[in-house]
Amino acid sequence: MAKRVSHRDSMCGVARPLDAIGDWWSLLIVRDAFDGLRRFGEFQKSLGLAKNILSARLRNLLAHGIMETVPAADGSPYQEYVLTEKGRGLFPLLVALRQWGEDFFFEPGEAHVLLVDRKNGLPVRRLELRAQDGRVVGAEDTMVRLPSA
Amino acid sequence: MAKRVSHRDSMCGVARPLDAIGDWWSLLIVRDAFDGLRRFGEFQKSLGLAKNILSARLRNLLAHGIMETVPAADGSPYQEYVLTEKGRGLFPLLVALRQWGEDFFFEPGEAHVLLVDRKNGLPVRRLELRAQDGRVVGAEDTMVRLPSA
DNA sequence: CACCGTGGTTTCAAATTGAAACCATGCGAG
DNA sequence: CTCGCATGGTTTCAATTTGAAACCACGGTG
Repeated sequence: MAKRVSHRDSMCGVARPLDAIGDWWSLLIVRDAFDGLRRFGEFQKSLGLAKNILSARLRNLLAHGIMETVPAADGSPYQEYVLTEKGRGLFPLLVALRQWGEDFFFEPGEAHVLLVDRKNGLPVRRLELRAQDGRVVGAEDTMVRLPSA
Repeated sequence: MAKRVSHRDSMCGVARPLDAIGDWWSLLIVRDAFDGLRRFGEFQKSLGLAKNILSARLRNLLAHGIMETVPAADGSPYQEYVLTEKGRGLFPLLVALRQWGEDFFFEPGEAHVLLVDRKNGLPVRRLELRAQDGRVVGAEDTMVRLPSA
């Protein structure tokens, strides 16, 4: 699972997280976890994937500290899978993915779920990247740089 | 490539884009494209992946309208691969991924590249999701809802 | 005790991946 | 013209991964 290494020795800041998530199934599991799913069976029913695959993905998410098992919530003798701090850190990424999907994968007028503010039910704003001075910046306004100083 | 369908008939707003990107290699290609790479050989050298795989991924990105080929920039008789509008729409996602990586995949003090403002070289801010009223909201402050009205 | 729900692991065929060899095309030099 | 070579792929084939289905374990419950 951890093989893809850019030809330059250490993996860059984008490749390293990608390697940790593993594959798209993992991200869908994380999304379901944000939606409150916790049990093996819940994930399996929601995603409709084979149990062995789900098992492997959960193992990988545990190994990378993205999820963790907690002993039980109700009395049942099973464990539950919940997001760690690191896992919850994926929220902006999921939002970015969802907003990209809204922009380019639905016909105008086609119904799709919205991410809304719990407080008042209004849709959230779009993610915007801002510079230190508050300007909204796009890809063409930025570059990557070594830490330098 | 387009097989993963959540057991409910139509793919949700997260799964559909995931399916389009295909796999992590595709996202790394897109990142390199943001960095200005355009030629088959440039991508191959940068990513160090097999040529057949790169070929397949580029085909997939073209098929999904994330990249397109343009006849040539310099005089060379080859084509170049550039991001479409849809492809450029992935910028926030890449930023989210990079920031997550910065947060959880580097030892404090470990050197890593920074995304900086071209204008003044200062690092960009963190992505923040805001509600209509401007409050910064996290996962626990939001929910998904059908379009309803 | 038999039986069921939950949460997995094992088995095995099919699909995908990836390294390496091969092919095609358009130059530029001799 | 022809040779060599750089670029941009495709083909081939072994190895890995995927995924469906069968199986297993274990704790209640009747």
